[in-house]
Amino acid sequence: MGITLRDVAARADVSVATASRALQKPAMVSTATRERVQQAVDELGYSPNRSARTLITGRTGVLGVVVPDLLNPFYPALLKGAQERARHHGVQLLLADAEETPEGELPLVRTLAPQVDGILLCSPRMGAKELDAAARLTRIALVNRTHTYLEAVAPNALSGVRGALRHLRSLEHRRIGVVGGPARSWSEGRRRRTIARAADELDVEVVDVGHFAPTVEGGRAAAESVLVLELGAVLVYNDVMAIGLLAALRESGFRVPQDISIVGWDDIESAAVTDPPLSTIRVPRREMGAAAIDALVEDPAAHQDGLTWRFESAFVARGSTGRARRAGD
Amino acid sequence: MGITLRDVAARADVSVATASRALQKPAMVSTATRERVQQAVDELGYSPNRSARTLITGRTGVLGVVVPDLLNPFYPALLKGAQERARHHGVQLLLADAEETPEGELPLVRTLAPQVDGILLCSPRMGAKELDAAARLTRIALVNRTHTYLEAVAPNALSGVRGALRHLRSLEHRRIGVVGGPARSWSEGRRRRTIARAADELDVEVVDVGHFAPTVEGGRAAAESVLVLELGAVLVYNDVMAIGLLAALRESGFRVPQDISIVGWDDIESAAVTDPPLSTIRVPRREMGAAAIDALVEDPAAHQDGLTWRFESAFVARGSTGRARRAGD
DNA sequence: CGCCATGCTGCAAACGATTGCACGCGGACG
DNA sequence: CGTCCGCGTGCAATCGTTTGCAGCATGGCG
Repeated sequence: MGITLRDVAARADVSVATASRALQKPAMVSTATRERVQQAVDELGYSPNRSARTLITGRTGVLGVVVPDLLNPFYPALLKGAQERARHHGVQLLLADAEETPEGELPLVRTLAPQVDGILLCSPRMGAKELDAAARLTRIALVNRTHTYLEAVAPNALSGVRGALRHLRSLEHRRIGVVGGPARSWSEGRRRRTIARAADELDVEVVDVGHFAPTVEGGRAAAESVLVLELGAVLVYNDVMAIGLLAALRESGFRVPQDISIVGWDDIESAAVTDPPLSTIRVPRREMGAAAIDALVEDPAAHQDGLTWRFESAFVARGSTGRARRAGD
Repeated sequence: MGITLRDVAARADVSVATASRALQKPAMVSTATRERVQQAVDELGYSPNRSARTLITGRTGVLGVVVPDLLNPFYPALLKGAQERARHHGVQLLLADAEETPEGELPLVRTLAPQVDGILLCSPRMGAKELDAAARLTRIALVNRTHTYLEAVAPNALSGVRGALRHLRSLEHRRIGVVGGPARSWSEGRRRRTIARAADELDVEVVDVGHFAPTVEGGRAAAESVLVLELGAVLVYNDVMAIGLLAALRESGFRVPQDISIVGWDDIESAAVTDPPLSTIRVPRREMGAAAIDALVEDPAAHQDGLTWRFESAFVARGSTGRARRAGD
């Protein structure tokens, strides 16, 4: 790793300054010089020391990504999209797991901020005040969340919910249970409102099943309420919970979709391979990850308005939804 | 971000050198000075500019992690473990996805190398020559793979395989199909050998079902051969494939475990929530990720011998394995 | 033929931290 | 009381790159 610009300059018989310019601002040097420098670079296998450049320019060429929990199956696809896009932009990704502690998020941003050009906050649990603080430290983009002046990438749930409800209605369901996620979660609130709106449009009744942990266990826990309420169809906060619910219902001797129809949310990978495969509302996670990186890389001039990028979600009909046992259920 | 060591030094009324020492080598300064500097740091909210330090010391405080595919459910848990450990060591993680292209791995290492203190290569597809080249660029640790002089973290498959075969034998299975992964994969070879050895010990017959893609589709594709060979029990290269196989068998009207027993491998999260839940050989991915980071952070003096850290795998009995229809199947 | 604009190039000063070296001061010891 | 030792501190060089400024040609134009 000992080859510096000095060496290159010496070999090309120019000054360090010229060598630097030949590489950074090719237009500023003559063609002949540029070629000589380039040749020296190739021969020596020179690669610039990023820290030195960063020290001057203040840009690190690295973006941070904070996810609440790497084990949450929602994030891998998002990371994949982000990573592809980052590579495309010639930028690296610094990964951090907030370990589901909302109080931990801001400190995390604090340590990350000096080392990156911007941070992607995925479904941050932190409050508005903390977001403000974060934004003061570095450029921020949000996923699955909006905040007045910050750039954000979020799904447009309406299309998907509409599709799901329409589908259920066509199967004679009129009374649809909603299994909620954590009560205080930002997306829970949003999703509820969207469901209410779509249900209103489509004239179906929404029954609140309650709030549950966004885990397989949480889904299992919802089973009892679902049965007590004698629901024929439920829309679940996310696929992981839907999978838990599916398992619990099966264990209680209920058949899906013959007895109960289940619609999940997110379309995580395993939703397609459950038995029956899960009907769900697909959220384009990969595209969202990619868009978020674009937002961070782009000229901060557009930062002004704090654009929100909306991604259409769509209902995906699979095997977990079927005709209501009693019409109107 | 404008606060430099200079400012701190000025406020504490010491030289920059002393300020630096107060923070880096506390033993070198008097208690009074150290406290004054610390106070200045706190009041100003100073945080050191890493690039400047890196420029001098050559250490970036960042480790690279290269995974073949972020969407492969094997890796999230591994990343989680790595990330936890990295944070514990005060080190950051640079994430890179090789996008399943073996030729892409070395270039990736090349771009990563100058920016990191070491790289974690997860299940690298590259050959021995490329690994040598990589090792020349930076410190390397391997996961799921060994290479003479490199530090590596790999599962000890024997215990798990032994458990699985013993379990199957206790259910009267004597003839066990092995659904293989990609023929040229390093771990495929290893797993095959381990299976052969354990089968030998336990006196069960191993039937080769062939090689398939390590995906749900690959697992589905294996179904036909499994049926043709009239197998009563199969051990599958990984859980993802096992899930595919499970689905395909079900669709063909076969019941698991009544007709066929299936054992997966890895114990990914979704293995526990299939129907029936998948019996599998657990690989401690999180611990492996953590150990790999430890290996990279530790004093490179131990680098000499290229230690391999073995992690015990263990068979996990769930619902996909049952008594053989005909004893000896 | 002279002047000026223009295009390349080099000098040298940054950037913010770390670290070898030297200096001064005090106490301990002879 | 003199010498020496050692601790704590500051000076200044250094890491590798970028960049403002100035200098030097060269070529075009009047």
